Amino acid sequence: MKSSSIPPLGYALLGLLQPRPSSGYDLRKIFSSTSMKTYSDSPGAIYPALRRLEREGMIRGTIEDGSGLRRRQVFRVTPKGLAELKRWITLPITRDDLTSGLKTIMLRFAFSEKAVGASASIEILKSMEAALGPHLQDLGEKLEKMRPVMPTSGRLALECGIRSYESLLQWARYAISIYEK
Amino acid sequence: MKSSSIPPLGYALLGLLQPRPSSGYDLRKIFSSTSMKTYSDSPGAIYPALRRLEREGMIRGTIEDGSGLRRRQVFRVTPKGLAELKRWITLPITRDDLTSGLKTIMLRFAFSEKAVGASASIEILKSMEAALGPHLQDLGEKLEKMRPVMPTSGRLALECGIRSYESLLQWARYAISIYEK
DNA sequence: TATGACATGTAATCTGTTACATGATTAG
DNA sequence: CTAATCATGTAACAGATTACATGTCATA
Repeated sequence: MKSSSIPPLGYALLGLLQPRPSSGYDLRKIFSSTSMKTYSDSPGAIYPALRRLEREGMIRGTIEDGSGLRRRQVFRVTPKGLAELKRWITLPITRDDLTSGLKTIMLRFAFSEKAVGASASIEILKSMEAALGPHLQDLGEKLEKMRPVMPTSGRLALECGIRSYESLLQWARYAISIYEK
Repeated sequence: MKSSSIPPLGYALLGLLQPRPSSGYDLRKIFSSTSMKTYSDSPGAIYPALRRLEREGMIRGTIEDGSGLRRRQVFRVTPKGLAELKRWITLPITRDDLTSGLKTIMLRFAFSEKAVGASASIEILKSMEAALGPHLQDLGEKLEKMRPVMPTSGRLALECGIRSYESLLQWARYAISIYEK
């Protein structure tokens, strides 16, 4: 019981399975046809990940019987899996979440409404807003401090980061306004 | 000679070593003190990566002699390593580069000026600008198509992506104007 | 002489990638 | 009958994380 930490791909699978039980093949198609292909669309990643989730009791696969088709295993999220998905989605947003790529945060947000409810989506947005303030502050200070010693391209790269966080902040506020309407 | 593909961490190391030969310890400090910590700041990643680069002839480590200090291996980029770094930096930007996270592109850009020259930085920016146009077009169309079937949080997540690419495009244009001044 | 910072590394484990293998069903 | 598509998997390998191990130097 020491290895209960689920990798990103695992959460992506859980989140997709929660509203709509699917086969590994279905999931692969979703990954490769959307911007979620960053979470690997290769069978060598998806099928083992599904088996791990099943072993941990997060999902359960049942072989679809009858229906002329070939064996096709459909996975469903178990109560335990749903609880874990909710726990992950409702985690507060930390500074680390911001620096270690926004993909994970956006994935949590994208799943939040169906898996937990609109209140959780708003919570994520407010938590993001709260974390972004000090983070932007820091980046601004770092820019000023490094400005003299950095080459132009390095400085511009930092400015790009700052802009992207600013745009994220604006989006978060816009999204909050949508939900509160 | 089939295994010459260098992972992101390897390029990050190459790019840092190119202007300033450093030890593994120095590199670790740079990673953990800057936003580059996304490329792992753990010794279990950095030291093996350095040895791989050395084995492939991209860098060469020399033990710093004398100077009271303890053995301290300083790595330098070899001509072969510099050539590979330049090749990687000057690769054209594809749509895939945009979807698979912008970290890699920004890393290439950040290193471009010192490793190749300002003309390469401009090339990257123009290449980005060119790739962003059709990509934004596609995302906009996908948004319209999916709008009716997506939950609010899913739609907002997509809008967040679109905004971030728009902000990137604005930044790229701003950066070009800086360079051409 | 004990502590902590410097500096480098190894081992176990986990996960993802690539490439290949398998078998059933459907279309031509 | 053959090829393509559906659907599921395996095996070999590379790379990252975590946690631990080692040894040096300064200083208190």
